[in-house]
Amino acid sequence: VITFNTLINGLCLEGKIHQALRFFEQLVGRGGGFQPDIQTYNTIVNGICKIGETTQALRYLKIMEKRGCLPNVVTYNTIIDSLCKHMRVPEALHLFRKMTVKAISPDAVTYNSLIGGLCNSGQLKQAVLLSKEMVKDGIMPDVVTYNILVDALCKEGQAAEAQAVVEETMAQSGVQPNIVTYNSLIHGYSMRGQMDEATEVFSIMSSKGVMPDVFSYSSLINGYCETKRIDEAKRLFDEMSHNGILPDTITYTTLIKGYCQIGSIQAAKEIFKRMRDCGCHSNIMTYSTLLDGLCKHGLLDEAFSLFGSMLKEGVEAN
RNA sequence: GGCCGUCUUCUGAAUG
Repeated sequence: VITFNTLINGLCLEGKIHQALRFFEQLVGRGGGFQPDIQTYNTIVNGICKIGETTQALRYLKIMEKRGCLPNVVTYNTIIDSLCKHMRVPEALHLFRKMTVKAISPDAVTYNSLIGGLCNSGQLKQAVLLSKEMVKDGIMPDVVTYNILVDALCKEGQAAEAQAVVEETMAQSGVQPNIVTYNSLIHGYSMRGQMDEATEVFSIMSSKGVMPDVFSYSSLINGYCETKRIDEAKRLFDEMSHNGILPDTITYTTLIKGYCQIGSIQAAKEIFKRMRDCGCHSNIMTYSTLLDGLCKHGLLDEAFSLFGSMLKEGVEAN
């Protein structure tokens, strides 16, 4: 069973959900005689959710019951999270109540998904309320819970408040911030152009033994680009490689945009070239960033020629 | 008795 689960999950991870489903049906169908276990079903349900067919995933709850494999907390969590990610929070809350009725206790993952869903639909207040409910329910908020709330505050432009949550509330609860926590703060400050504060968080994390990663650097670089301090951005870009952290597609795209914004199209093109040389793939965002830069500076011929290479590379226009 | 292999939640980039 584990072998098959691993195979099915492998297909799902590669985005080959339909292939995974076919494989699954073959195994279960006549002749297959394979008895899927709860994890097999959960993997399938997750695959279905990831292609946006959450409604079909909901049907699987019934199918599983009929086949004598009762959905567990992971099954519910998977679907609840998918509903939340597709802005169907009311339905998620409904399913949340339903699982309790079926005597399946929600866990931290359940609450975290719902809290995240509320945050993403602009209901931060409700999200905080739910995190208090969670405590009443005997489940302590974990680092993910805090990360969701911290990130939501940051995205609302309240990075300082978010940092206070980290330094006060989290500290009091004995929950250690992790790299995601720090990265959210760095991003929060960077997006407001508060680069001193962002840099401060960057040093705090290092001093606590949480080493900055490609997310940390990309956010900082983005902040410096937005504030037109391209030299600082470039310095960090060089520094990260030195520290053994490879810039990825997003990092390159960020820097390309930075150069475009200050009118250094030539430099932007050089970074784009360097990116290829380093074997880093450009995607639609990279191309549209550079295309935008070229167009805004009247270099339409070059833009069209770049567009042509993009199609040739198999990157689809949107 | 312990450990290892399969499922769910959090962070970065483009145009308008």
